[in-house]
Amino acid sequence: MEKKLSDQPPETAERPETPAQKPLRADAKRNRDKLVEVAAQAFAADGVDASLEEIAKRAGVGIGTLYRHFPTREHLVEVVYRREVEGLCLAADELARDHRADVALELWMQRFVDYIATKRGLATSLRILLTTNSTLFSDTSGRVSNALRGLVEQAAAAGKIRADVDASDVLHALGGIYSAPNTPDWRERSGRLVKLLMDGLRFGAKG
Amino acid sequence: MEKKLSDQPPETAERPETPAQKPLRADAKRNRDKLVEVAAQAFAADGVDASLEEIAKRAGVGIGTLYRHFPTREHLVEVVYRREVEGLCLAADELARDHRADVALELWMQRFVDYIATKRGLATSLRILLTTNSTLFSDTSGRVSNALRGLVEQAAAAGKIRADVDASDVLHALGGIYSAPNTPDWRERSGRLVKLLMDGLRFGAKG
DNA sequence: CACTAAAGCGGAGGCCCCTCCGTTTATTTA
DNA sequence: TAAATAAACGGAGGGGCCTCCGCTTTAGTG
Repeated sequence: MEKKLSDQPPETAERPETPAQKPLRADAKRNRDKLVEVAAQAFAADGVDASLEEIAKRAGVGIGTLYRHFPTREHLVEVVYRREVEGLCLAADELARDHRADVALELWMQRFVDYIATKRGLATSLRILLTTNSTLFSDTSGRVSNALRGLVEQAAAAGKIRADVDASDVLHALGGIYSAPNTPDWRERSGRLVKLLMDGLRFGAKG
Repeated sequence: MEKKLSDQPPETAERPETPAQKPLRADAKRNRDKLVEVAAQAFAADGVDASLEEIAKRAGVGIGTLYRHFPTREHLVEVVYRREVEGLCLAADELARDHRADVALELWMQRFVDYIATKRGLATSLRILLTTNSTLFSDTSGRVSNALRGLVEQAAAAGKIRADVDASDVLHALGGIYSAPNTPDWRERSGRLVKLLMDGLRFGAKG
């Protein structure tokens, strides 16, 4: 269960998204990226207890390499989680660029469902991380709601959805996804919830 | 680190202090008691990460036996913790019987310092247990403060301490112990705090 | 007592964690 | 391009976790 109190939890972990700091050697960066990639899959599939040795093997590196990059399981979890959030926020911009505003919003919400799904996989570790490392929470929740706000405002401005809602209402509605029971058909249910929500948002739009 | 979500945490753990339920076979009870005893020492000494195999060995049983009695580390921690609380409350009655009221109070507070000390050892696991298993918290904190209330009221009634304090004030003052830094001289400091507090309580008593 | 079913025991075995350090490789310098 | 060197690699090894199941002990019963 829990680890010794003495070891330093990832409080002051390296900010994974500022590539400056110390330009990793090419091979190191390659391995590190591959590890995070594989870990993301593994955590999503098997929960946070996925075997680190297995992850190292699948990434084609030795277990020692994994531990050099990520001294504790929590470090790895944190990096994977931040990457997930990053991806989600990035997707908001991309979708906004490539689709009509309301479609972008809908697609993003579907993506959000995926995000919550992985978050569930990470649940236990995240609960600990979020209480230990308070910046992580404020950081990420702020970013996500910003991304959503952007999409909602664009769609409203374009007249594709009604104008009398704001982002926090939508986020609140999405909360239903979060608290829904963990049944096998959870994903489908959530998909339908998003569609329903979009219908509600489109209803009475001027465009 | 964290365990699978699927396994049943000690939510509905057996109430360790109701010896009914299913009278264990004599040897089983012997082993179980010994395990708890040894575990209490081990957790206090090494923290919750103490080796379960080591505990089993020191209790003179096989690791299988330990796991049969306590399917997870948390089960064992919970039982040890409850036992600690039990002991503390029992001590209140015993001390009250064997000593003058104010002395009993002082001795009990010293004992409370020990209790907090072990609680610190168990800190990480306890934090998880207390959030997971909400009855544990209300249960134990209520019991402890009751025990203290009894002692304070008796001492006040006997005129050995001033009458204008109540138990919750004293508990509040003891809170200083809890939040004091984890330095090596913590125990001595806490001992002095208790003495100081007693002086304060005795000052102006009528007897 | 002697017998027997049920309860309890215990440790081998499989898996995982994490550290340590000799070997390999990317980059820099000449 | 070749040598030098700092960085990175990887896996063996020691230890802990937990399960599984054949063996032992206990508590009844005749």
